[in-house]
Amino acid sequence: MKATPTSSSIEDYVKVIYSFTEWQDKPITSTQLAARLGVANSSVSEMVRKLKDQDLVDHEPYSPIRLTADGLKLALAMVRRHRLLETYLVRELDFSWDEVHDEAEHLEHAVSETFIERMSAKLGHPTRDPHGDPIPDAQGHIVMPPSHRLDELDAGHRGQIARISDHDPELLRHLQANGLGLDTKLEVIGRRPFGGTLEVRKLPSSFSPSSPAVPSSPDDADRLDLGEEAVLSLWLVTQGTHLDCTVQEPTAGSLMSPRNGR
Amino acid sequence: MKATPTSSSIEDYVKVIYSFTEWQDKPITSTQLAARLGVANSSVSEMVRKLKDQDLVDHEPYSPIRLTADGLKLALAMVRRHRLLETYLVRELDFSWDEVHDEAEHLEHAVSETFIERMSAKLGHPTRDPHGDPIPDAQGHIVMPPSHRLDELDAGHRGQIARISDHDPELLRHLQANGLGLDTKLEVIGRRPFGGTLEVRKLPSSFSPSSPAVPSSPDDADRLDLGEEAVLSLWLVTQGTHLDCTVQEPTAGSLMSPRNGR
DNA sequence: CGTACTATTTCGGTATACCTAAAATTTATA
DNA sequence: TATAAATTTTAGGTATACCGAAATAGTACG
Repeated sequence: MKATPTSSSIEDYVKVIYSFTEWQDKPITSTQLAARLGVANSSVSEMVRKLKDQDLVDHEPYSPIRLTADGLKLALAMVRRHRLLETYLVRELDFSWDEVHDEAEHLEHAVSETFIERMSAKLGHPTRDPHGDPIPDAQGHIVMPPSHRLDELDAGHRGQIARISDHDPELLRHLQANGLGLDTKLEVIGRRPFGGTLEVRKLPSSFSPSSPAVPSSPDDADRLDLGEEAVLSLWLVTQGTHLDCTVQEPTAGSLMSPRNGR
Repeated sequence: MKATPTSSSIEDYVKVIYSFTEWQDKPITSTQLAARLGVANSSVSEMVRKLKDQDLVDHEPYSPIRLTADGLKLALAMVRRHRLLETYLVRELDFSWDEVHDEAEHLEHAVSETFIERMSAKLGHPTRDPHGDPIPDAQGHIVMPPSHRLDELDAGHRGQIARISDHDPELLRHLQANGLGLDTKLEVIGRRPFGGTLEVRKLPSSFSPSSPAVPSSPDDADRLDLGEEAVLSLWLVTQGTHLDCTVQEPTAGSLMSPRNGR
């Protein structure tokens, strides 16, 4: 089965299905999809049937939903749109970090391919957006930085913030107020038992992992406690490896394995 | 009756109703509306009923359709969006004159008020778009240049191109190829009987109406014949008066009289 | 001044994308 | 392993915005 009519709802469904597996690989369920889209479960069931008819997803009743190669291609095109738009809004129209998401959400369905490519050119073909998310190229190739979510790291680990989830503008403002942004260097000091908080220390941006001499400032105003939401929203690149890459090939028949390579 | 749900269809209807009376004052009929929107007459009848319920138009069955003050306010907001977007696409994203219309048509329904105002600021709050159409300000005030359509002018009239209808990208490219653009100075030489064509002469841009000495170059390569479509798509400002203004007040209870002031 | 013609509206119908409630299936637990 | 609980699907229904065909109102002219 195949058809062309790609509505903006279809674009949203496919994008959410993709996003779910971008940083972990369990496929999404109907209920999770419904929650993320803000629609009823029954709406998802119907829509998934339609997506299946158009060969955008694989789905057996009562099982999770996976993108086909075509679905992945469409999803990556939408993700490209979204992330380029966010980057553009921040760089060219003085939008702040926390304002761009909703605007991009609407624009991504309205702009032409021409618009997207002109915008990408104007920006110098950026490869990551203001939150650190990688931007697929026009062919749908995406390079995932080998980052780790803060809750996976133990005391002593050092790294640079590579990605900050953009779903909560509140949190973005909070982080910014505490001096945390993309590329900020951090060291994990320790985990507070339960409650999900983590103690970290900001490292001077001059600090380089190739000079592992610890610039331990004795008593430091750079210590911070991060709450659970923050811990789950921050990803670090832990190597000196600044952009170690994995190229995804969406045109291949097989699905990508989007998990980072270590 | 009043309600808030302003869909993108409603926005289109209201915008087309407004546009029809922007340069002449006969109100639009159902059939004309249907033709311009590319929908069936029956669709217009239904939709006009809805617009009336929302107090956006005045309409008696079998009569033409007029905007109410609320409708005019919405229309001017949409026109502002459209024209700012066109200006932005040309100035910031290297779109050409003839490409912008369709793109703006989609974007105008998707962008936020914030986006519009940031864009306007970035552009230095322009007052006319790339085709010469006036851009209403954020309060819905619009300044109509006192221009005349080329078909209303007689031999000997001179002026500057103030507006070029943007509905036919073909025509825009044709005019550009013949060196005609916004602010090009012209003199009407004569009318060819029937067939609608008009002979004009390009004047050097240095030519000023305050020095009415005719710089009559004897045999001129600057003569052009304009076909009917071109004649109906070009407006000239004929005075030295470069931006003589009329301010429309859409919040007033009465409808504006959008015809230029002579 | 009535009839033919045109413009406009009304009347069923369609497609998309939702919803709630009920039925079916899977999973978890006692 | 049977039954309760949770998940997922189906069934029936809503709103928007279209359509074509039929009915109705207005206009034009012989």
